[in-house]
Amino acid sequence: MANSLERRSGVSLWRQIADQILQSIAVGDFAENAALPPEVALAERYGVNRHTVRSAIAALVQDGVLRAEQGRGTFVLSRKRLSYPIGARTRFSEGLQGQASERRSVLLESAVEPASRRVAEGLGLARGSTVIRLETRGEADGQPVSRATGWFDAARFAGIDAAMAETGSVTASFRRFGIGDYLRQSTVLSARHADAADLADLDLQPGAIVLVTVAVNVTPDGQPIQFAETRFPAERVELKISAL
Amino acid sequence: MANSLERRSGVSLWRQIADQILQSIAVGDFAENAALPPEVALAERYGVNRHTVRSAIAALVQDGVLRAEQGRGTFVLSRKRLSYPIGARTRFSEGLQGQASERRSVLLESAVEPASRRVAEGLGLARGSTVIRLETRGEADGQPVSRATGWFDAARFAGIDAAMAETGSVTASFRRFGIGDYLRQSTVLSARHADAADLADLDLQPGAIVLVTVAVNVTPDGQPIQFAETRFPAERVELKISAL
DNA sequence: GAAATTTGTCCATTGATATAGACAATTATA
DNA sequence: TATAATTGTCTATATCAATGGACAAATTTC
Repeated sequence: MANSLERRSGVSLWRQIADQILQSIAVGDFAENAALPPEVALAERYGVNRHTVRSAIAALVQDGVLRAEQGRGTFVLSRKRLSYPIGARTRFSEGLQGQASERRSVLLESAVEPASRRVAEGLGLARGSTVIRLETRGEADGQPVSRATGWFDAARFAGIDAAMAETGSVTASFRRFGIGDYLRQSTVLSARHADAADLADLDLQPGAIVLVTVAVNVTPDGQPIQFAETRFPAERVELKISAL
Repeated sequence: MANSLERRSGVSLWRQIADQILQSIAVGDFAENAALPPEVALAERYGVNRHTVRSAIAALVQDGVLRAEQGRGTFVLSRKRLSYPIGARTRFSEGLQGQASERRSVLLESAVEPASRRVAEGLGLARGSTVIRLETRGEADGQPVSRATGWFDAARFAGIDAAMAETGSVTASFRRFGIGDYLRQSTVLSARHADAADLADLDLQPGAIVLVTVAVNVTPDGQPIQFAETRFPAERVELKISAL
């Protein structure tokens, strides 16, 4: 199971090693609060120079995942990844219950704009219809765990931006428009490297991976009410697809 | 929407640009069969030297995504990503119907071994029970699109390796053991950089990203019968979480 | 207190990455 | 046919990434 590395790949060895250490922590190979194997041992395991391992560790220390103590060793700080549920009734705040003591959704920005083709199709609107775009960030225990862009039909949901700003909850905002329940119709999932915006929004180190979901929420009778793209930091979040 | 880049990130600029070009193709910003913007324009857009863009393009040409023609331009070859459905009745071959003319599942390796803690928990077996492990690769139109490791209770499914080798289908193999229908109980999703094994198995370029699902299949009355980890190349596959 | 273990800091060298500029080769266009 | 646009190749230089070695500093162990 000792995953090997790829040279001249465009991804530096120290970053690949940092990724593998993160993976080992997530899987449980490196236990929380325990010491990592010493640098020389890791260097041998990965078949690289000790300095290269040190670069990987330095990045993870910078990232708050590890703590190095001279003479003693290097220790695992990080908690496990959050498991974010995806199902018919996916809601941000409920999903993380029990996994994080404090969680909230912050409205970063809102705008009114014409719908792109993609958004119009998702919401079942005519191309060029006016939509409201909301940019939000989800946080759990003060750490960003999601970054969403949501679109709503401006004709039907005028003022939803204010409602979101006030309540901080999509569910609560929908309630003001007479929508007591809604369902997730579809979710399409992909993954890519974080771009500069992701890095800033999610407080990630360069080179990180983000999970991307594109989803449509509908009323119980099937009317699309929200089209959303959400980015999750793969190192902090996994998605649990629950029975729908 | 011009995503910027991160320097000294451990991920080289040419690879970040290659990723973004792939993304642009997938999203439809760069249409199929159309010419990419010229190298100088791309260099300006990304704020890098023309040679850096050329490195990115060279990698994608090598990868069969682009074709460069001197004097004419650089053209998009690649088809869209496959959309792989995940739902209660996820089956490999059915899911890709209509998206690929030829699809199959190849048995790479099988083994009988004691269950790890993770596998035993997933299958509801005692720690150390004997399980059969099957390593398979899914292919669509000759290109690898998935790489799965599946575990089965050896006591109940003795000989399933032979059945898989013969039929090439999990569904057909289950039928031989009297299981006409089965459901997906849970799916946990994450993403990471491809390791050396992924690169070889999925025919990827170093630095690629893989989507990872960990799933449990159960009989209609809820008995776990299969525990599986599947890796998908994120550049070729997206996962569509479907309603049931 | 001495020895062993482990992280931290130097120096030097090599190869990959990125920038810069110039010009050749090929194709499309006026 | 000349000109422009575009990809291909070459040289040179600076920085990052990775290796190798030596030794210092802090901690634990004997």
